[in-house]
Amino acid sequence: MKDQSQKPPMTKRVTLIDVAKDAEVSRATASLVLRGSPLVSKTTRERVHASMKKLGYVYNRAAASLRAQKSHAIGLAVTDITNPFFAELAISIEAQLDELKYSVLMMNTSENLEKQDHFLEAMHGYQVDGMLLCPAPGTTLETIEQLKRWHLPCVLITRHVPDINYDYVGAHNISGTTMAVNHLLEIGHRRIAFLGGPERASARKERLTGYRDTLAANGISFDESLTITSPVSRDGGFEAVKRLLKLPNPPTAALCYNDVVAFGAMLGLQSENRQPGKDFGIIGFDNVADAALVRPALTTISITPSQVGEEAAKLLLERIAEPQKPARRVILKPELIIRESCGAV
Amino acid sequence: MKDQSQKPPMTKRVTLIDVAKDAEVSRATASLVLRGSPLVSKTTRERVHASMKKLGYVYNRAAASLRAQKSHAIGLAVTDITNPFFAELAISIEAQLDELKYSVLMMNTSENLEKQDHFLEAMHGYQVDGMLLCPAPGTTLETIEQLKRWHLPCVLITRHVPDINYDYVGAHNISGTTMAVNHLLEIGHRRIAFLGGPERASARKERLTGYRDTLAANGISFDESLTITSPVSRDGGFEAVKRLLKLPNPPTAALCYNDVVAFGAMLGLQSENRQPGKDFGIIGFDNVADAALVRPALTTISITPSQVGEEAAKLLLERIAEPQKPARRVILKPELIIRESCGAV
DNA sequence: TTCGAAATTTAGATCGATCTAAATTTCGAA
DNA sequence: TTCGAAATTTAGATCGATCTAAATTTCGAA
Repeated sequence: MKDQSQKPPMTKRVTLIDVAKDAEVSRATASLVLRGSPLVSKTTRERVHASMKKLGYVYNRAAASLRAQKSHAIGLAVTDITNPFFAELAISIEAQLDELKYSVLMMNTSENLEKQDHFLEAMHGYQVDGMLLCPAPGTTLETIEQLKRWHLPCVLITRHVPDINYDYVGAHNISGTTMAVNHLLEIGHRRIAFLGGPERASARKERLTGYRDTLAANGISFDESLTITSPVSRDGGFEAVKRLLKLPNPPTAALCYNDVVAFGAMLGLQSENRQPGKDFGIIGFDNVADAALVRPALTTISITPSQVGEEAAKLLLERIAEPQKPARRVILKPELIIRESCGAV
Repeated sequence: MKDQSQKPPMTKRVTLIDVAKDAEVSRATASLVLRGSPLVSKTTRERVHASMKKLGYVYNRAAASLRAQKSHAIGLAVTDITNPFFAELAISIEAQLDELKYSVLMMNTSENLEKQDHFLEAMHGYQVDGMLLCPAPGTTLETIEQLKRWHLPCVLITRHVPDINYDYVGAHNISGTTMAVNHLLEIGHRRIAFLGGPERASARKERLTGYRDTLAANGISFDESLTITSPVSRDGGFEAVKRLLKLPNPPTAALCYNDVVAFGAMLGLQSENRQPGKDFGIIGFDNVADAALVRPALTTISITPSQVGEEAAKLLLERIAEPQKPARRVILKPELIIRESCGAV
């Protein structure tokens, strides 16, 4: 049993100079080996690698970042890591970038603009090579201008910022909610609510547009009282659906901002002795892993998080490679996954 | 509408030298202001702050880390960010350390030793001031010795590493499962399974010990077939409970490795037309937010993630401040939260 | 006014890598 | 053997902050 309190011998950090000395080459050559340069000969490379291993050398990223003005690190800011959509997205992004030897520095902004600004500044301070950002509601042009001034490549994910042409990866939200509403109409619903989400998020606005337009296209007039906002959480959905049920003329189905809100809404219905899929139709958005597992299984609009992650990582790497390329928007086609929560089986 | 492709004016990064010049002080003084040193006079401080703001100065952490040999950053490695327990833990740790102006660099190891080693090395390379690590199963003394050689302070969370006296924050797992088994015995169960989790994780071993010992203390002989491992996921719990039901003499209740596995187990029961809380008792471990929301609500052993996070952050800061202090283990007392999934209401 | 202590500011070295531009070595063709 | 091009290696400057040790300024007491 070893004790942490034992004073370890105060060894100095092993630097590239030590490695170079041991391998009898210059510091410059050792550095080239480190970076896998094809310039050095095979024998030299092997000698240096042997010395690195022998001395227990560890790369000092701070020093390298300082000199090279880049870090081989990518910042990732999501709004809520407890939402499985973002957790799955984060894992996929990490897996992508890991293979290319990028480190991913992840942060949770809790939909908070101040935390987001603070994080962006920290990331710039760490010299990250790029950012993947799901902007908190209220993020403005000014934030984006700041990133440009810093020459910090950035790709927006799942939400964008108004009035700007900027790299973005997200779902085609309008067509998603269009499919959802059409499905609800087909199985006979006429009073359909739009439930939850933060008012200012671009994704919500788009989803709402699809909802309103499809209702209109089917001759159903828009009822303001059927559109309510909520925190993006189960609790949020839980409370929101209860408010809907208290209306004088309550809806018979709800299109939810996303799956997490939909899960909460189903629990809210059950707590009022209503059965989702029988007495009330619920559709989610995202298709997180739990959507298939929950009972009744959730009918939802699928936007595969890993696909969003893949496209976002790809686009960011392109942007890093060519900062002057015109901005690109990658819009992924969503899919309607019919399960049990609408009663359409 | 601005276009990202417009070439921005190639401005050079603003450094402390620029700030110092503008404020008509030395670089050293500007640096002291940056760090909020009480040495500088109020008027100087204000002048420097004004210049920083005017020029849009951003701190270069790479440079600072290099010189100061520390980074004011903390690494956090969890095994699975899609597990709400870890997501909640991560948020609480971030909140704690954010207030003290530490940046948290988070990573997901996916229970993978190689990824974990790679992350630890990267964190050392970033000069993080400390690590919070939930070790992947199979982590050995060697990894810990490495951290010591690097003089990298570290606190283990929720799982520890065998044969070592090292900083650790976790729950008293044995008393947790003891309470759980006692509860199941009280409401009449005699055949109780232990369901799921990775075989080598220390937390699982301890939970299993509490389970076996309590059965023994109550004169119930241990049945090997009632203890099964599984991936730590809903799917894992789903499949595992189905295996249990297929036994010639199946159990009437299961103590699950954690809440996520328990959620899966409940879904598995439902898919076999068994009602958790009526036909079969289920107890979880963790008390994540969903435990109260799911139907039937999950009876579980509560270890509040935010409390674990708080203690872990506190202990790590102590360790950073006094590297030679003897190792400390913080063991949090769990609590039995009785809800519906055991049928005891 | 003078002087010593306290308060404030600073010059120059330094952290550990990479970059640039040039030097040295190797090698094949004549 | 000689020579020029290609391959390989290197010296020295540099990134942008903080550290050390010392210099300068301020200020109150005698």
